[in-house]
Amino acid sequence: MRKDLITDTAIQLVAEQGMRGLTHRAVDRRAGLPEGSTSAYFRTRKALVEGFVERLAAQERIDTALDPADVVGSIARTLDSWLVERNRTLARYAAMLEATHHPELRSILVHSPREQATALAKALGHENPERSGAHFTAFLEGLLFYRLVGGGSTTGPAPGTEESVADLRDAVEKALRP
Amino acid sequence: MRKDLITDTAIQLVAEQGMRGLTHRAVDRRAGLPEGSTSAYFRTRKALVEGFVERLAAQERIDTALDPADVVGSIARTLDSWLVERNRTLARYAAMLEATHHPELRSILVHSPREQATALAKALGHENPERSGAHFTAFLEGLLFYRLVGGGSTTGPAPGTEESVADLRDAVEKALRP
DNA sequence: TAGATTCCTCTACACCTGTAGAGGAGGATG
DNA sequence: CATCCTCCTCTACAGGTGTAGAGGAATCTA
Repeated sequence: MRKDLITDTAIQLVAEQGMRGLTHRAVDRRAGLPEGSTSAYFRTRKALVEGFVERLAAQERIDTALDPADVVGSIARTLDSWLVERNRTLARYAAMLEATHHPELRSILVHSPREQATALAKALGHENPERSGAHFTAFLEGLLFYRLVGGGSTTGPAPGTEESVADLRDAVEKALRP
Repeated sequence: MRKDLITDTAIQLVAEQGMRGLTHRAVDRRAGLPEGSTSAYFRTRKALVEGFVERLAAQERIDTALDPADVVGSIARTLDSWLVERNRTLARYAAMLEATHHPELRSILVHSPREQATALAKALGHENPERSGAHFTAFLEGLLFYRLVGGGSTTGPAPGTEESVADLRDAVEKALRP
């Protein structure tokens, strides 16, 4: 479907050049479409941004399974897969920053496994599951950000390797201790 | 100094409208300067971006003291102050994302208290201070991001309040446990 | 005081961007 | 077959943007 090609290309562009690189014509060129195509599907830039954010959310909704037998391991692997899907995750950060001044985007981006985290904290016997869940979520968010764009992007183990998963597993395990 | 006025205004603009809002003329207008001023000081856009990132780094270099009698507390207070300085911190995130595709910026943005964190982990008797330090840094980064632009921006306690500092203190304390 | 230097303002211009609408190709429907 | 509708391409245009240079005002130097 042409619309998906356009939004996928938009995600790519945003990841590589930031929001500033996202223009109707840039998408056309990058996707090899005739000039005007993107503008026909998304008449305004706002629509284009919302379109690409929606696509992002749809793509992420897929991987949310969690193996109860190895909670720590499956979280670590999920995180690592997000590091591997570098562009998608970078685009998501750009979108979140954008949501700061365009609140409509926030509703699309929810994605937050907050309740999951709270439930997890409760199951593990934390005394204040609400708070522990929030902190845990924050920690995951931070781990991701740190490894992808922060200091860890130059020093950490390469995403997709066993070493990377082990490092993440270690961190997650520690964060889940009551 | 005119240059500082320009870069400060640039920081403000980036925080409020994202990188896309940062143009020579927008800075002129916002700062009440005659058209062309910003362009005279920073001939290219690249120069303007580097200028504002440098200013950002200079402003942050100030607050790095750390009271050894109350490590947790001073970290928590520092974090909270970054939440209060919302615009500056938002601009920093925008800059970090930008550094992803403009490596020159990374060297300006170092700021990383990584060594500090490692030393701290060592002092607290963590078995692998390198790794613990990195995780701790990641955790702080995440706490900040989560509270400022992530899920916690809508649900967390208001920055600048005692409640906010207490929440952060709790999180930091937990993160520092061996 | 005369000249040099620095700092600033103004203006120009090629190019990019957002947005809109006219119209064509081709399939579906009657 | 004629008609309609959908999907697509092309073109237009009013701004905005990056970048450069000419020239003036103010300050410094001798």
